[in-house]
Amino acid sequence: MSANMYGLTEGALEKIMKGVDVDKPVFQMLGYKKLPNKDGTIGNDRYRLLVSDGKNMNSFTMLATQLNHLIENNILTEYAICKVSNYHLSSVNSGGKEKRVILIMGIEVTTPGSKVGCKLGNPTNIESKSEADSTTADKSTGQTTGRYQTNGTAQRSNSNNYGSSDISTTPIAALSPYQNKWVIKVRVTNKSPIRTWSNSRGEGKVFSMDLIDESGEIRCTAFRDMCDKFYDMLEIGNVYYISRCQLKAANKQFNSLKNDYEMTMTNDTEIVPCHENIEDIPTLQFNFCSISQVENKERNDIIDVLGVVTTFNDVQHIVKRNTGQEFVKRDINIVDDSNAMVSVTLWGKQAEDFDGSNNPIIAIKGARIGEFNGGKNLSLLNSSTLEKDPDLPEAHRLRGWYTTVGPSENAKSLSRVGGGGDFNAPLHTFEEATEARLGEKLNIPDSYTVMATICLIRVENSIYKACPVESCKKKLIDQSTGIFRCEKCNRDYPNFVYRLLASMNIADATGSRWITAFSEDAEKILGMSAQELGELKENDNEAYMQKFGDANFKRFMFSLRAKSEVFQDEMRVRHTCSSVAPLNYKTHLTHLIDKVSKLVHIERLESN
DNA sequence: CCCCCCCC
Repeated sequence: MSANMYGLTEGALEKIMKGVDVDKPVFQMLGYKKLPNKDGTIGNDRYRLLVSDGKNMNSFTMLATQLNHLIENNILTEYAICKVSNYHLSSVNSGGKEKRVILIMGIEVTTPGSKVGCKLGNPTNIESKSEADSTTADKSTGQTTGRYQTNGTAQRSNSNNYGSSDISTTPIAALSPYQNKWVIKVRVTNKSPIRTWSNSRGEGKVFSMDLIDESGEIRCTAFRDMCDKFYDMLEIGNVYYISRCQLKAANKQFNSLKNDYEMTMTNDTEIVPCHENIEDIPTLQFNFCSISQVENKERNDIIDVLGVVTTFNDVQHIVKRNTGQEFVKRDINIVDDSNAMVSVTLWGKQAEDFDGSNNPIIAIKGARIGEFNGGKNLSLLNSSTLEKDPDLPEAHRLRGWYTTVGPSENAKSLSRVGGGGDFNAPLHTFEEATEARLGEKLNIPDSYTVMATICLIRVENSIYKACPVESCKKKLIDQSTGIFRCEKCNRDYPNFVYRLLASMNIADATGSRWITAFSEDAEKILGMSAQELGELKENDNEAYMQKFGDANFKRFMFSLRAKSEVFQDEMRVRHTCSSVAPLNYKTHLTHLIDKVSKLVHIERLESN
C-alpha cells in the first residue's frame, strides 16, 4: 500500500534526527515496547515506540509519560496514523555512547490502526547514533556545548521560549545526569515545609518540591543555604524557569514521581518566576491505582488514589509514643468502582478542616500504604497532595459510577479498624455456636468470633519445609542431599520455605474446639515467624518445643470458620482460624459493649 | 546531605 495514501511525512525522521525542524510530521505507529523498570515498581512505565514515516523507521522514539494512556487505552495501536504536534530531540548516554532519541510530547491519532491494518511502504531502519554530520545541526542552533548535547536541537513548542527571546527550554523528560546546561520551564505542584535534621552525618535543613511540565515530572530538593535562598519565592501552582541543578537517580523509596531522576539545588542554581504562556504548563498529574490494587501493595509503597468518601470519622487527638508530641488525625473511608474500600488517614490542619459530607470525591497524590491488624490503609504524608472534587475525567467517571451503580453490598474493605480486627462475624461462646449448629450446613461455612484460651497446641508436624513456589506451598520431600522434591510441581528445588499449620484446642467457659491456624495466625500465636521457628528447630529443638509450650494458656480473639466435611466416611465439622488478634483489655471491652448493645437492641425489638 | 510523617 502506498505510504502517501495516509499522508505520511516521508523523510521526516531523517531530517528530525539531523536536527532539522519538521512541522507536525505524520507517522505510522508500528509497535511499542514497555521499558523494563529498574526498581521493579509499577506505574512508572515508559514506552518506546517504533514509528515510520513511510521511508524510514525509528525505534528510538519515547512517549512522554503523561501520554501513556494512549497506549494503555489502546488508542495509539499498531498501524495507527498519527500527527505529532510536539516533539523534542534529545541525546542520551547509552553505554558510553551518545544516542539521539525523539521524545514525543504531543500526538494525535488521525486514523486508527484497525482501519489501516498494515505497514505502509517499505521503511528501513534509521541510525540513531549521533554522527559527525549531525553536529552541523547543533551549530545551526548555536548549541555546540561539548561531548553531550545539552539541549534540543529541534523543537516545536511555542511554550519553550522566554517570551520574545529565543532561549529554549528543555523538557523535564529529557533531563539526565549526563548534561548540565539546561533550563526547564515548570510548575510547582507541591512544596514541603522546611524541616531540620540532625544525625551522625551532620545536621541541616531541607525542603523539596515537585515540578511538572508537559513532558513529565521531577522532584527537586534544597539543602541548607538553598532553603533560605529559594523557599519563600517558590509558590505552589506558579511557573518558574529553573537551571543548574544536580541530577541523580531518584530514590523510589521516598519518591513516587514518574521519573528515573530527581534533582538537588546547587550554589549555581537559578530560579526565575515565569509569567509567559504559563497555561501551557499542566497542573498536577495523577497516576491512579484502583483501590482493589491497594491490597497487593507493600507497606510504605507510595501511590496515587481516587475515591468517593463514604464515611468520615471525627478528628482524634493522639500522642506520639516516643516523643510525647500531640497530633490530630481523621480517618475517612473511600470506595471506587473496583468495589473495594480503604481507610485514609489525614493529619493536622487538613484533618481538622476536612468536610466529608455529601460523598465528595478525593484525589490523593503520594499516599502511603500502611498495615494494621492484618488490613491495609492509606496515610497522607507531608509530600502528599489531596484534591477534593477534582475536575478530572476519572473523577467525573467515578461520580457517574457512584450515582448510578455505587458500591455493592459486598464491597471489600481492605482496612481493619483498631482493636477488634476483622471480627465482623458475630461474637459467640462455644455453647452458643453449638446451639446455633454453626458449621453443620452442607457446603456453607459459618463464621463467628470467640474469645478463648489455648489449652493445648500440638508441636508435632506443625512446621514443614514447603515448596518455595508461593502458590504451591506443598510439603517437600527432603532427599537428604540438600535437594527437595515437590511432587505437586514435579520438580526438585535446592531451597524451601518454612510454613506453619498449627493444630490447637481452644476453650472458653462454655466449651472447646480443635482448630487449625495457618501461617500468619500461627506466627502471631507463637510470637515468631515460621522461618525463625524452623531455624530454631534445627539449632535448638528444646527452645523450639518451649515456644509451643509458651503458647498454652494464652488468650486470643479468634475469627473462626466452621465447615462440614467428610472425613473417613463420617461427617464432621472442621474449624479453621481465619484471623487471630491479641485479646487485650480494650478489645475485650469493645466486644463486650458491642454484644451488650446488640442484646439491648434485640430486647427493644422484642418488647415493641 | 533528607528519607521524619506519628495512634490504634
